[in-house]
Amino acid sequence: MAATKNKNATPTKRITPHASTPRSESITRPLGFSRYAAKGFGTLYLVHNEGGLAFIEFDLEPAVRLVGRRQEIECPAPLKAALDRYFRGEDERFEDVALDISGTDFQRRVWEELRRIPYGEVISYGELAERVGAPTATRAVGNANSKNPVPILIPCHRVVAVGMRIGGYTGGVRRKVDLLRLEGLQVDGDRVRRKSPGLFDQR
DNA sequence: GCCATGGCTAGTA
DNA sequence: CTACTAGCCATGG
Repeated sequence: MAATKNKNATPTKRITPHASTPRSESITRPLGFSRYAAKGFGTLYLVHNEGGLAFIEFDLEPAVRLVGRRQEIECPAPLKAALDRYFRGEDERFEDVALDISGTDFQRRVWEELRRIPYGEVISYGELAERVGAPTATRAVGNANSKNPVPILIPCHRVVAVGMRIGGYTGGVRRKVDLLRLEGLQVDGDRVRRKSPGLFDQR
């Protein structure tokens, strides 16, 4: 982009170029990072701030960018215990884990709503859009999901495309499938099946 | 049923 | 304004 050639006769002070997305949750000081060996899912990389957990990454590559020069620390015991319960297949909601995440208002609304989806259940992107009060924003909702800084704790894997198709996942669809199976759902091909309430599921 | 394509949509960098 | 999306719907083969 060539420099704009405004020979500034009037020193116009620009007020916030395009800062229409205030981050209301501020990131606090870095604490360090930790590794968590998740049974069946490899190593999770956790990034901790003073305010709480800031990021989770499945893969080393993206984690390296976030970890930077942080020192490795022990995963806080309560978080480790909660993850242990989750990967054991228990209904763990991570309600007592402090998060230090930031996002736009829209993203935070979406993430809040994600946490209300019960363990072992799925909803569609369309349904999620309705729940955040933006029924036609299905695609934007998927976009916000993709920016979820703490997968698993904020269960974006519980959102599927229309017709129970598996949809996307930043950590790879394979992991989304595995997470849903861990929670007791069945997945054949790219179709997810809700837990059948009775012996013979209708529908 | 499957797959591809195009229009539409809303949020973000 | 442009160019991206983890979407959805209708259409056509």
